[in-house]
Amino acid sequence: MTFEGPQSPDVASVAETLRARGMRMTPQRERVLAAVGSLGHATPDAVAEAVDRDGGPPLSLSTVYRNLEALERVGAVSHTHLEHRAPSYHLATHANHLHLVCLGCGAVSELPVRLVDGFARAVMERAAFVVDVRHMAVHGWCAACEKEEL
Amino acid sequence: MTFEGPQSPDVASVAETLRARGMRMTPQRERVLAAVGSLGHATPDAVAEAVDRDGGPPLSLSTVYRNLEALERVGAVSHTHLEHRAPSYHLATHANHLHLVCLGCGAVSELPVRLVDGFARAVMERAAFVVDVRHMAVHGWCAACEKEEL
DNA sequence: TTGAATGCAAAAAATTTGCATATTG
DNA sequence: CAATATGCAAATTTTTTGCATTCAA
Repeated sequence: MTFEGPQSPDVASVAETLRARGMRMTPQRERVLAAVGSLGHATPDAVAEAVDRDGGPPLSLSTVYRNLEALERVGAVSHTHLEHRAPSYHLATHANHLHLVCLGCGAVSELPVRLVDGFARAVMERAAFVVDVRHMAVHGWCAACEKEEL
Repeated sequence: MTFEGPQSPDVASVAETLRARGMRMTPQRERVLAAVGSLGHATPDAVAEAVDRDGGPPLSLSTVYRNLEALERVGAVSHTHLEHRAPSYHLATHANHLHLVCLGCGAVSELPVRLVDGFARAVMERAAFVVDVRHMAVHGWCAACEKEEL
């Protein structure tokens, strides 16, 4: 249940990383980044909606898609699959959390990543596979929904 | 790397479960079920393709979607998110495996679920949340791709 | 200045839905 | 027979692309 609300991205350092790769920081890109930060984790269209509500001029949907991709490419954001189809993006700096998604009510809660350390180590030893925890979504049932399922 | 190839679904028992719920077993449904079994895990359109290659008459795409949903509703199959967008279905009986998806080459390998037991227990204690292991996909990097990434 | 990014509109994909008809139990 | 499933075609929804134009560095 530990949902650590919105977070602000470190715009300056992301901008720097972008430039280091020959890419640029633009107002649109910054707004997308800020939206991802304030939403915590969100699908492309949720990001688009949030951006539309941030006061600035409307942003082309394709720009949202392209920016999420660009930001992920430079490691500023990453995604997981909290929902059935669309990917959910979150700030890379917000990734020290493990996402728990209830299949009953859809609620998303978070837990400290250290809970997977042991598991990640086992996978490493057993399969020489490095788990990307940022990308990990754990589905299941929260106490309330579990009870209803009976 | 333990990929336990295709599996055959227990048609009779699935049929029975369907009937118990007022649903029916149809040739189409059986073909979809068989395709999921032989593919191991597959997206709706991969299932559709497989069904088209099984010798029988072509199957309407909407029937594939509706059947995957129906089969999941009765617990015969379940899905995870191995790919970026589309869900991947697998037989429920094939779910004692944990899916490892390499973000580099896309390869999907499997591991015995018992590797997550400890983690699942920790989540249960810590968050009163029951992890649905069948639904768990672990993304990361296989040894080969990890090396290339440097 | 110049290549990256944007906006828009059009194209593709991926799903879903309505409805008449066929089938299962 | 009655109710569930199917097939098709049309409608949605979601994501991607092409291209002329704008803008960051």
